[in-house]
Amino acid sequence: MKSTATELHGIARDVSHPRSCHANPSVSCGDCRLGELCLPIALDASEITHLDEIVKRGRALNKGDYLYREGDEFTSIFAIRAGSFKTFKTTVDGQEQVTGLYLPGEIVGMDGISSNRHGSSAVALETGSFCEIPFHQLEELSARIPSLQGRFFRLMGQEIVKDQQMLTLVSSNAAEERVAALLLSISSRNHRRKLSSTQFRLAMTRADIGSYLGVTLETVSRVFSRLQKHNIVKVDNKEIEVIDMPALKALAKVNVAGC
Amino acid sequence: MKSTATELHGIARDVSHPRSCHANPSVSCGDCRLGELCLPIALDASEITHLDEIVKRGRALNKGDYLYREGDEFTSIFAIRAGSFKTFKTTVDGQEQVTGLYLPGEIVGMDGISSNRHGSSAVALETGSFCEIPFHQLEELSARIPSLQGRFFRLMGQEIVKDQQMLTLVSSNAAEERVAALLLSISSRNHRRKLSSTQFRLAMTRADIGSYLGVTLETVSRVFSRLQKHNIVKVDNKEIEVIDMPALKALAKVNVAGC
DNA sequence: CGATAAGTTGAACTGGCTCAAGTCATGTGG
DNA sequence: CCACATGACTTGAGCCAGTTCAACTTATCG
Repeated sequence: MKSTATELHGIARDVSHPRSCHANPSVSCGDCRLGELCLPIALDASEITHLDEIVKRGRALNKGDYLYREGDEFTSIFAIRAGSFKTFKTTVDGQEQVTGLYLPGEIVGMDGISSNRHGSSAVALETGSFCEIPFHQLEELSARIPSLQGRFFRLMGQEIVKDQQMLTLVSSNAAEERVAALLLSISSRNHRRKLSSTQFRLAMTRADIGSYLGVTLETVSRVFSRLQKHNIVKVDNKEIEVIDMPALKALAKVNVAGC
Repeated sequence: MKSTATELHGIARDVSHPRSCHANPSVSCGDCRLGELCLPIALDASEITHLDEIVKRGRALNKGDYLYREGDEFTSIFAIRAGSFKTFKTTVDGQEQVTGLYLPGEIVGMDGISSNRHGSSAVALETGSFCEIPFHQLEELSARIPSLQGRFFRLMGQEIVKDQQMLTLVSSNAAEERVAALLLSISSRNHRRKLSSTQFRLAMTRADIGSYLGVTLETVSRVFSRLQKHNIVKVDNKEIEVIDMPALKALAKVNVAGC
């Protein structure tokens, strides 16, 4: 099995069908343990082989490295394999406006599909890796594999739902609720990928979080302090630990269920 | 030509190839004058015929009629033929949160694709009509007609871009900028469908606008009054007339280009 | 025509912003 | 490997855009 050769710190959870670490650049879609979150869901083995043939496994990225920049020609979408990424636009007055946070197994870059240009930039928030999927080839393959077409329609639909939830959050809730909802969102997304839903590292800066949530960085900081004082979360710089999940959910009000 | 029989107030702009009024329920996709905005773009005549076969032309709707309700099973997407529609979610505390405004030629209901349930409700803001496109059949047809698949990918991508623009607007701009951006958005969308870009009726109530933009209805009202006082727009209840387009664009700051 | 919903305007209040002054973390060069 | 510089974060104080509450006018529709 080729994937074991360059394996760094993979966890072979099942010897009969080893699934390698998401940081391993040579792992194929069929063996990637993010498969059940990523594009391959609902595909059978032979279909995954076809998908595998068009996926380009990208090199490792460092904090600050770009996946693409606003205005770049759109050619591919990207599946996050490891690390986290933010997307942002630069406003007319030169400010960064954060538009998304992407975790392993999620797909970035769909904002370029309609216009053939990326509408935002995507940058690594920490060391990470990704798979590049040339969109044109994905379209061709989708036309031949109905379940892949369906999967991609659903993936785009999910992005729409996620954006609308974010819009609802930002246009109707107070600062505390927004922060609580963000933490819950990350918590449930981590849960889906079998990571801790109560302890995680939020790689965004306070300024990023503020921009994303439509508040200032000072307000983010104050909210974190307040949540900590009330024993709802423990905040140590970027390390977050949720202490009182029910209280956090009550604060957020919204249902941040799946996504 | 069947479409002339029940024509109500259609404008036959070209006798050799009459394109009927969008309010006419019996018009086929090939003859609909919204064709160049709607799903059929990029399809040839025979492909449009196939599309036509799955499209169900809905009855006329009155103000307040629902296209679908939040939580309903998702089976179709809807193309707006005439009138305008809003989408909204009901929050835990029973408030309506407006998530979208849809004009003729635009597609509503894509938020149900990922989960098979509509994530919001869609309601007519005035008398209108629509085409219903069963999603399952659209998927099947898309797998057979690559250009339709491509068109639908792009349409969904557009919805993603639109939602992200809205998010950016609401999370970073002042009340005045948000209202200005909304007016510009409607203006440019009207322009695309060959309607006046300076005079139009905004069918939403002040409360709807406020909810959509994340401000109170009083603030919306005050902003309208202020814009009127500065001779940027003329506001007569729901009738809006843009007097000073450059000033409005300067106020909005953002580029609301196509959408 | 009268009832009810929609819209306007005013006045007081407040959550989050701005500005400011500091502490703490991170990483680079000597 | 430490020192120091730079960026990230925290906390405080005052201020203001937008909210809330309220009273009123104007539309809409059975």
